[in-house]
Amino acid sequence: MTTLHKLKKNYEFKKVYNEGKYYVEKFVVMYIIPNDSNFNRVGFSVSKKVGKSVIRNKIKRLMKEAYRKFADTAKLGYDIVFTARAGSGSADYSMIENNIISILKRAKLKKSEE
RNA sequence: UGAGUAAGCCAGAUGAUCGCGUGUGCAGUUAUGCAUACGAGGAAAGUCCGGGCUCCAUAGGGCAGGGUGCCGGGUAAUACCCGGUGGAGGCGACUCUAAGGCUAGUGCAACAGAGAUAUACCGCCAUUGAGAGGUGGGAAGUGAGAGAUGGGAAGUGGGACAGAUUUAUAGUCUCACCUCCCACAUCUCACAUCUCACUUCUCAAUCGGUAAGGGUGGAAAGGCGAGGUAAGAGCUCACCAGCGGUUAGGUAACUAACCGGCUAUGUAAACCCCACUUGGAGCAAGACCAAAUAGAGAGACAGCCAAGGCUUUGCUUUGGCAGGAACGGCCCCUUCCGUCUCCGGGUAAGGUCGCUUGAGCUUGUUGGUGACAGCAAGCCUAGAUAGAUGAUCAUCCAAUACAGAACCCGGCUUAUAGACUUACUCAUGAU
Repeated sequence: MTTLHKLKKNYEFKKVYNEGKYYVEKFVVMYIIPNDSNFNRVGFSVSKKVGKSVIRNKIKRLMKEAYRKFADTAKLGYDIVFTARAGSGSADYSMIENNIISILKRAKLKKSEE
């Protein structure tokens, strides 16, 4: 089990947003950019359009849980930001998980795809 | 049993697997690993009040401005809470109440209405004038009628007288009665005229009276009844409301009784008055670490007075004035300071602290109607910083609402599925 490295600073987020590729699903958008390291750094962002603070916390936890389940099988060396889209407040865990899985497949981040 | 009132309580539970944050212990050079304990709310929300804490001066004075506003108490403090008073609502349990002062002054009061803080439109009344009618009196007139009285005439009867004379008749005078005529005081009736008084109606006038009635309005100088008055009116009186005073009760708000002059529109979440109260900014506060309350640098300017020093046409030090800053509406006070411009580091992209032991929680006890306070014992109960509580499965359950700590407390307000407890009220039924 690898430790989950997090994106923390505002400029790191901005760099990923401005310079990275992005993949869109119904509830989740993933921005991704390579970093020069042997581990992945992940950030999660939920805007106020999604809902009140309880809803935002819930969605962030669900996204984190879904990513965590597949972190072991992911390629390394990227900075990734997952953003919840407006309307995702009504989604449950299985919906979020399906979105994350499909995004990871499209981005060819899973080791098994190689 | 139903309907309600008030207060309080809970906010899915248990287990398994994977995962997160912090503290502690152990291991390790560090990164970290392992074990273990703890890990969102009744509102964590809104940020509406009040405080602690930090910096600005140890937070000072006055004015302005703001806040509060029945009384007493509680508290660190409050706009909160408790107890009471007045008012409003409810059959009741009980609930609501921004509830100081319009009898300090000023302002405002649309529309309607004659008039809005004093007004006379209608109405009522008085006076004056004009007109019409009625009643009564008076004056003179015309007509009719009655008629005291006076005069005259005739008739009847009585008496007296004189004369004639046979007697009688006749005569004269007088009295009574009756009839008629004339004059006329007077009275009655009718008619028309004039005049006076009273009264009714109409019209007009009065810088007239009135505020009972009408109408307008949220409000028209108390309500209602009786007396009173030209008509009316607190003009007088009884009762009621209101105001003021006295006495009694109460810490007080206020209540009760008595007395008094008689009457006062509403609005202060209008200005204002009164009483009390109030400095500002906020944990992105603030402190520390590394250049670290930023200043190493460049340029320009540096007022007046006094004293001193030196390298004495000058430079410099100290003090005062002036000026500036802290200071944020103004003035004062206090403290500090050569001034201005340019450049530049830093300015939510570093780290540590502040950061959770606190007006703390639980239990007991004492005081108090209560809010609360005192005492004793026990307990430590999130502290993150892209920001920790999630996922899956199983069982129970009728079902899970509103909702996520960010310096910390005390309140208020707002949101909230459902479940429960206690006390009380009303209605119905049974006993």
